[in-house]
Amino acid sequence: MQKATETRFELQKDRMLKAAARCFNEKGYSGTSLKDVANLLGLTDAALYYYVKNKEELVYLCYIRAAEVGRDAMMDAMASDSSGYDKVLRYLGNHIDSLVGERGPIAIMSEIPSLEQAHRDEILELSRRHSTAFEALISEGVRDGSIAPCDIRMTGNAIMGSINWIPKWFHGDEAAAQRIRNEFPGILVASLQPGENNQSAPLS
Amino acid sequence: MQKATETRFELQKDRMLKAAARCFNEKGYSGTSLKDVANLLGLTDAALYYYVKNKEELVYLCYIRAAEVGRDAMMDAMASDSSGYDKVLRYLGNHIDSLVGERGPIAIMSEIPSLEQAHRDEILELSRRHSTAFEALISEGVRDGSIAPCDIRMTGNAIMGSINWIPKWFHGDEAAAQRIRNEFPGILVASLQPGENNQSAPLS
DNA sequence: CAATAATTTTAATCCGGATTAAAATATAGC
DNA sequence: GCTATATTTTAATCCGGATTAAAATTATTG
Repeated sequence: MQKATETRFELQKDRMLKAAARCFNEKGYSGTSLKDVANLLGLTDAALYYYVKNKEELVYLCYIRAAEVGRDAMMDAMASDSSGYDKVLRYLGNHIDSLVGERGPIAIMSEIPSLEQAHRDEILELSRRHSTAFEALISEGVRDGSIAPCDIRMTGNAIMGSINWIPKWFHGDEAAAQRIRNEFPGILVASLQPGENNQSAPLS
Repeated sequence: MQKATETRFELQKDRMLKAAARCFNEKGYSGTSLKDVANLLGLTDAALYYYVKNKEELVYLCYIRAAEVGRDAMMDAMASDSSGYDKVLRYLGNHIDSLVGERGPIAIMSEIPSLEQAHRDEILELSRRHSTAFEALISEGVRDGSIAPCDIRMTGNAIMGSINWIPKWFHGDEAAAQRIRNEFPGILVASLQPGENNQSAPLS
């Protein structure tokens, strides 16, 4: 097989996707030209077309990559033999590790409409599944008593929003990465802890 | 004075900014053409130039508007005579009300790099001040004992990220708006409550 | 109603960045 | 070192959307 050749190609492509993710996170889709991405790699804009059909596909692949990171974090958490609360905590730790660690930067899914229909459908489906899986973890915690009863959809949205926003302000310095790893998971699960006054205001 | 005339102009301009904010939140800066914004208003793209110098200024004004909303929410909270914790809660309620209520949609500041230098500096400064003010509220709470000691920067980032992400998934239906208003503030302040096991893992 | 100002449209032009094709260079296997 | 293949660059072209100017329409005022 053509292992060596494919490996080299794949490695470069992966570098490209990371560079693109960084650009997209910093400048948005339209704000980044292919030249910007190419510059980070020491290449010419036209060179990128060797790896990818067009700019749209570049975004698409960034989002595929982002979805994989989320999926891996989720899989590991789901497989763990522990309470719902602990699974949530584990998932958050995993995901955050990826975001601020060597797998990063990872594109936040912020430009779905720039995808062509088929790609958009696929990415939205992946995203939907991921949200559903996360909500299932929370539900599990509520059932086993490790998480206080709550509006699961809203709680999930709140936590995921916090995570999704990280790449907006984190730009790769190791000190911040360490603080995020240490602090964020704990902060995010605080709203889940049972036996407390977490209940929100009654419907007015 | 030209009150009447200015009022009409200002009203139209405000409608335009809301339409633009909605488009930018949904499709991103580059994803939305001036035609998209104009269509929402029943106008032609060229008509927008009567209100604004160019597309960049449109984004800039959206961000100014977003900053005002944040400032108003903050001012009100700061002025209240209560604990730091209650001020934070109040600020969050105010801000969320604006986001999902009649003042919205409000552009999330997601395309800073597309601003020209002077505008970018101004918006970043406003944003910085706002973050600082928010962190000050948390600090105040820690001092008066209404908030558990925590990494203030990280906690602030976590909460603000959650809020900033709301416009990504909320698109104006009243049922969701009500749930957000009811649930979100409580969820977000959960990490602040003292007398609990909120402390994150020790430095490993 | 006439006249002036305000607002919008029509019909271009303009421009940057995406895309392409062909040429040039680098790399790997023999 | 030679040949075939992989990778990158050069040098265009192309195109959509931003922008502009002038004309048309609508509102306002006396």
